[in-house]
Amino acid sequence: MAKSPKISASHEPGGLIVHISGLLPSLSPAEQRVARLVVSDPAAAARRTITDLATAAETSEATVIRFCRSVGMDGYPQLRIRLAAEAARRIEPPDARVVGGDIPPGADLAQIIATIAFNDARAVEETAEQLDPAVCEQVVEAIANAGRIDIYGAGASGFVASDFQQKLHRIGRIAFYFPDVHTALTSAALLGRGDVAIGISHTGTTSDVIEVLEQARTRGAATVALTNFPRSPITDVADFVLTTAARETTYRSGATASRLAQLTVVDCLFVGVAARNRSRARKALEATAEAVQSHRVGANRRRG
Amino acid sequence: MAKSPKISASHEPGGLIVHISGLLPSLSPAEQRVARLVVSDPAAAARRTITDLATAAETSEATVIRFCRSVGMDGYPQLRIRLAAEAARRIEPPDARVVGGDIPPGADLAQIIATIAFNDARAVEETAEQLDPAVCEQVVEAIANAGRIDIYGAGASGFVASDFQQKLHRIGRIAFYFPDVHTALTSAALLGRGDVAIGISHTGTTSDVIEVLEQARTRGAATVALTNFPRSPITDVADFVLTTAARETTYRSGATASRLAQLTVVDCLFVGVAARNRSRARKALEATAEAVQSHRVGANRRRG
DNA sequence: CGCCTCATGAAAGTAAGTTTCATCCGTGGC
DNA sequence: GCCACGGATGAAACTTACTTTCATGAGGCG
Repeated sequence: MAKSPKISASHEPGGLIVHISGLLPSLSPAEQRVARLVVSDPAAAARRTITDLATAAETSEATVIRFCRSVGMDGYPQLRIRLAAEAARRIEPPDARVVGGDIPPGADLAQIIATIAFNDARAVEETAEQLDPAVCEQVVEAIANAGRIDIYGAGASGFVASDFQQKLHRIGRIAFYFPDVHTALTSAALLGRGDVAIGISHTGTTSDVIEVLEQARTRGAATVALTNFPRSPITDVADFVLTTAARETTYRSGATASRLAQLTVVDCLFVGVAARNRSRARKALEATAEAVQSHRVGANRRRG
Repeated sequence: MAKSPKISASHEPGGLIVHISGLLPSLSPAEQRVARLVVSDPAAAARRTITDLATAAETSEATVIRFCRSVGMDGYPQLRIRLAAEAARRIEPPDARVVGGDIPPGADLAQIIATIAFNDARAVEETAEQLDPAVCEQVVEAIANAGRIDIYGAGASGFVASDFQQKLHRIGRIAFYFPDVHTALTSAALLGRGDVAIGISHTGTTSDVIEVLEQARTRGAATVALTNFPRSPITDVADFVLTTAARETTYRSGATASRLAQLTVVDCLFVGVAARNRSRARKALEATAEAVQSHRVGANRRRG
């Protein structure tokens, strides 16, 4: 599978803002300043003239235009009306919950909970919105017909990879996950046409995962990348790119929102694969559920 | 200053389109042509340039400007963005999402994605809503002051337990997770007063986890249960009970929604603990982030 | 050390939006 | 019938906004 045209979920139907935040790291510094202004207050940006916005971002109009092109717009006017539309669509986020923001220092636990839940739920929703069903379909297709499926992920993304592996395994697909790079490389080297390799990396820059995915691609396997950043290095070695839409706050480097987003995507793929053969999948699920039954104690009951 | 309710009838309350239709009869013929175009398809009008619109209405740009002023706008750009916003707002969400329901047999992937995301997001939100901040506070307190923290979970909940362990570890807390029951039991036996044991089980019936938690309790550790069912067996051996609010659909026995809910709770606890000592936690997070830096390849960049 | 690439803003150029003003047309008074 | 009069209208001048081009300088690479 040489230089096949990459299929990526780059259409941004789910939300322009989301789309922009995803592209943010791939923009030049000056463009990033513009992007941040736009993302932080789309409605205000829509009202501004290009000169105004350029001044506010401490840059030139030219850079603003470049930014427009970078995010897929024709020019500033188009960005403007899209922004206005976007801003109108999203209902004003209630009070204390700082969207995508950090937790304020004096926050009490109730506030913390509200903020986290809001952002987490948001990440899930926005991820689903910007997910391209067509690309998912192709990935599902590939997984459903794969001889073997290898799933790679390091650190936090490793949990997701492992989760995916377990899910696929439960419905009878032959899937593997490797916590260790060397084992993963060895496995990737054994892949071939008709197999599928899935690399998960939030940042899209985890060299281990990229390396293994590249190896898999060389061997002829179909490669899938799951990342938050549509222009990150991992996308270079992937035939299919699926993106999440999580914006992490500094304080939550545990990166739960991105994890949830990833799990959601995994779940969609899983259900998609399972739906291909409902009865067989259901039977497999039931069988595995029964297997752990002996490890369960009596069901829920009322308490005295 | 009293609440002087500002009543401005000329502030097109119900919507710009409605407002324009109301004014329509009072407009001059040429302006009416413009108005009709705008009203019949606001979104399209928003996309057009003033010259374009003027031509379509068989009139001059000047008249379009006059029309803008007639309906209370400053000029054409303002009308344009207002129109875009208006158009965006009236788009009804397609809504094939079955609340808490199963995926219909004939569903296409787009539907599947919408349904899953909706339910996942819902689980997160509802979990946060029913979470008791007071209990969380106590748990956070216990974790923050614990000599040692043991986290137990089997199967799917094991991922969450492991995730929690890793999170706490990253901010310098001494936390352990054991994939194996026997090791877990051994560890629990070594717990004592001032230590914390956390058991995670979606169903609340996983005997392994219950058993270990019970052991920990006997040894004097504070025990915490995280489950979806407030009256399940695991709550009998827990000093503190935290519940998730996920309703799984049959077909998704992979149980992603419950996983997401659990992760959200874990995240709340984590942030709560981290917030107790912001600077130290932040420093620890930065240190751990740096540690994996060498495993990242060059940042995102622009593509040709 | 020199070459190259890329990011950037100044300035020139183009298009969009706005104003001005002459014209047109219907109305009503003389 | 003829002539003000006033509103409606579009051509054109004008202004502002947007876009392109290009020179510069920083940073990376051989």
